[in-house]
Amino acid sequence: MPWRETRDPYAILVSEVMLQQTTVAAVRGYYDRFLAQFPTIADLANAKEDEVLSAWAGLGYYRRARNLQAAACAVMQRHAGVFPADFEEILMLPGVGRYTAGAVASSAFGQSRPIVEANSARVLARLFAVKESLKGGAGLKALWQYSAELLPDRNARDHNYALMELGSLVCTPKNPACTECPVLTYCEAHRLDLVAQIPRVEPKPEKIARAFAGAIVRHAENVLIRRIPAGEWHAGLYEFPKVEIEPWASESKGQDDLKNHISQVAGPVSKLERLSDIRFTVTVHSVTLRVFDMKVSRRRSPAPGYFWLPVSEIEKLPLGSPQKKVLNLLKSPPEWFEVEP
DNA sequence: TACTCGTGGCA
DNA sequence: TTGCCAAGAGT
Repeated sequence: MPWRETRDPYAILVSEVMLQQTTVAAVRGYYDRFLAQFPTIADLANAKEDEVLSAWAGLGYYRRARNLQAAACAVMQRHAGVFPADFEEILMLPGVGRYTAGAVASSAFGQSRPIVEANSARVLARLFAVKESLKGGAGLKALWQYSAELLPDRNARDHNYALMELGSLVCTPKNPACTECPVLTYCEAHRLDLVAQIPRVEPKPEKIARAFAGAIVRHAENVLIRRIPAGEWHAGLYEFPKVEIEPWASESKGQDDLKNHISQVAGPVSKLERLSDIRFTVTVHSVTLRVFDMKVSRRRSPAPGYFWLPVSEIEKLPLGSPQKKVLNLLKSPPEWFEVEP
């Protein structure tokens, strides 16, 4: 992993933020590119937000990207551009919590600071037979306690990496390789035959079905786009216009709602093609996006928040994963249906 | 404390 | 197809 080959606290911070709730495989494709585009903390601090979001597009949890840039700005302002080595100062940076601060302090600066994240949490919970939920409260508090107690006075970097590696490769969520575990003889969960019950899994909230109808709206060589405002999903990114419809709405109802919306926002719809459905999830929502291809006959200046953009420039915008899929639909040539005025 | 915020791979 | 899961933090 490239982020283990450096001691640059900035590069390590970038990797740690990218890895929050994200798999190593997903981060691999972003880390090198991000650092090539923003090699130093000053480069990131001085970049435009859209550039940062574009570099992040597809990784998810986009607040991380904005917080990371805010952290870079904080280092420039509060620490004159020099990454702070003090744990408390690292912890004060935007988007940096207890785990990330500990990871940067131990792996960049070699300080003895404990970490608790998904892998080490599972290892510690089994090692000490923590039966409570690990999501918060007494269970989580115990994990931090154990992590601190196990921490050596030196080589904390290697120790913390090893803890994570053990959880990642041996002490896995399902079917852990206990026979290959180097600390099997210390494992309370194994001794009590509770490995399968620890860590405790909480019931997940039920998924909520939601549906949208969205359109690629064309006029000449331009396409209608909007920047997603704060408070909505994928805030800060860009998207094709859409309306929310009832998940059980009929095909024609959703189409009419969307057509009305487009005609208000951009101009009268003259031609239309039904493309396909894109399904994705946002936290507890499972979403269906019905995609249409539309043409407007007259082009008004669009409603606030919307703008026309040449088709060729869409890929430069920061797009979330669903919108990238919509963009893929655009590549097949349309088969238009005339629309009644 | 509980909820929000994305995505892709895999069983 | 569906659910689970991942190097969490902010509110």
